[in-house]
Amino acid sequence: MIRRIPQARERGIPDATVARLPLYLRALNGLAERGTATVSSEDLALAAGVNSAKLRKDLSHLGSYGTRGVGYDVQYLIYQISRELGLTQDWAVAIVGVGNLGRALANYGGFVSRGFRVAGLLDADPAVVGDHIAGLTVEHSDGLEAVIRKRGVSIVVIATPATAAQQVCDRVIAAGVTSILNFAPVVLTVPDGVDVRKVDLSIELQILAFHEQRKVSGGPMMAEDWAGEAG
Amino acid sequence: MIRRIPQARERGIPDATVARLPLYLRALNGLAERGTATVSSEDLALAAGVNSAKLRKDLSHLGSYGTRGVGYDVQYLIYQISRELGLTQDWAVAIVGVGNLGRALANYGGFVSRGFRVAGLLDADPAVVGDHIAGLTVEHSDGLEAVIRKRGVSIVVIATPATAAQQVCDRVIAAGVTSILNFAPVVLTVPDGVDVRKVDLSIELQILAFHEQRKVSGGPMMAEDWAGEAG
DNA sequence: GTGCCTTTGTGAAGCCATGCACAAAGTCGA
DNA sequence: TCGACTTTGTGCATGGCTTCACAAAGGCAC
Repeated sequence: MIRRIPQARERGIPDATVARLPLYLRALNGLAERGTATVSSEDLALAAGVNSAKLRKDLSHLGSYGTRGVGYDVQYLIYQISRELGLTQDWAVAIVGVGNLGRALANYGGFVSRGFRVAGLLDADPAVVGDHIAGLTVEHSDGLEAVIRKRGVSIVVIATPATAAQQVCDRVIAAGVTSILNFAPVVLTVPDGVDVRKVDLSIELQILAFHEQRKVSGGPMMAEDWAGEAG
Repeated sequence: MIRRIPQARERGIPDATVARLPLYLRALNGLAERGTATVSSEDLALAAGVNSAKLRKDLSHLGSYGTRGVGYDVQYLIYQISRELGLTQDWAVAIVGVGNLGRALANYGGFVSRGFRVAGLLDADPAVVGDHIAGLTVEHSDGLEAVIRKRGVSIVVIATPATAAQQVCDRVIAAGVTSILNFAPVVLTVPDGVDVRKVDLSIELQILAFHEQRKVSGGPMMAEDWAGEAG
């Protein structure tokens, strides 16, 4: 019901590969800034923090953009990955929910530099409406549908409280949006064809806590102390 | 070099399962708030947005906590998952970098409610030091090591600009921290035994853009237009 | 031109995760 | 106490992802 993305494999690019392309892109941009003209899969893999064989296989899904014996042309590869990810076009993004997180996102430079343009900031709280953030004026979320339609918004970021998220989600889908990035800690229910990705800050922290617990407590003597407690 | 977490499988809990446990926990808390006493794997899976067979297999890695013919006791399962994730203890977290994102994280309720306590806010910018956020006073990052040691910080959140992240990372590791949550858009290099998880807001957006592009542009006539361009 | 050297692109193998389908196990009503 | 019903826990098969290892391919020196 969520995360049904069979489109990714239509031309044979695995989801796992797509998820890493932004990583490569970032590493390549870093190399380009330092004036590097070409890079080997080994070096690029190191910069991106992945295995070099995996990198080569990932890139091979896009085409044969490398030169044997030399490596990859940095600028050319940047262009190819950008185009594959659809970053050569301009995406209008609306952010719904202008709390702390929404503000952080509106000011986040990583969006603008990657072809994303914040085209609207919306909130249901009258106390927030009218605020000026990152060059935009916060509008009331009553006008959500109008903003989406008039400004060609195709991606919506939900940064509302959990209770409001599903309602906002339903409205933006009704307005024609099919790509949603959800920061609210709820499972959104969406129809087929709508793509939802979620970021939950506390989940990552909980995963860290799991591993941290394993480290400090050694390992044994932990699986047994539940016995006889309630079961 | 990054993400080497073999500990997860030491007692046989797959990483994929660990990553979903917080999801189940959240769904269970929702059920508990509504007064539900027991829940079947089918219903819980629905609430968590996963397949019910997967849910059962995941839970089976923790033990046999269900009752056949009935389901799972909500409160008991909450306790077991919490304990498995290490959330029954109190984790002191320090947030380094108090920009927009750092502020958002400091105010994020999802941390406190899950056994995480923000024990320190640090920033290198004198203009920010002294600010009061979420009941804490921002301290200068010169005192990073002291804060970590004195307050028993075991998890550090890096929300600094990309350029400062690796330096902060090195310092907290030197101070004994082995769990890091990184929001800066860089690949952190860490020694073995240190666990880094990263959240990159723009990566998720780029993945969305990829799928969105596929939807609108149809599909054909996109793989060929690079030919003869530079290769 | 020729041969060596570097690096890509990919076949193949192994591993992990997913999901089906069902036996085992426990509840509940009579 | 018994039988029918519900739901868990899991063996198994399938598919995708990762990694190794190497042949193919191209540059570069001479």
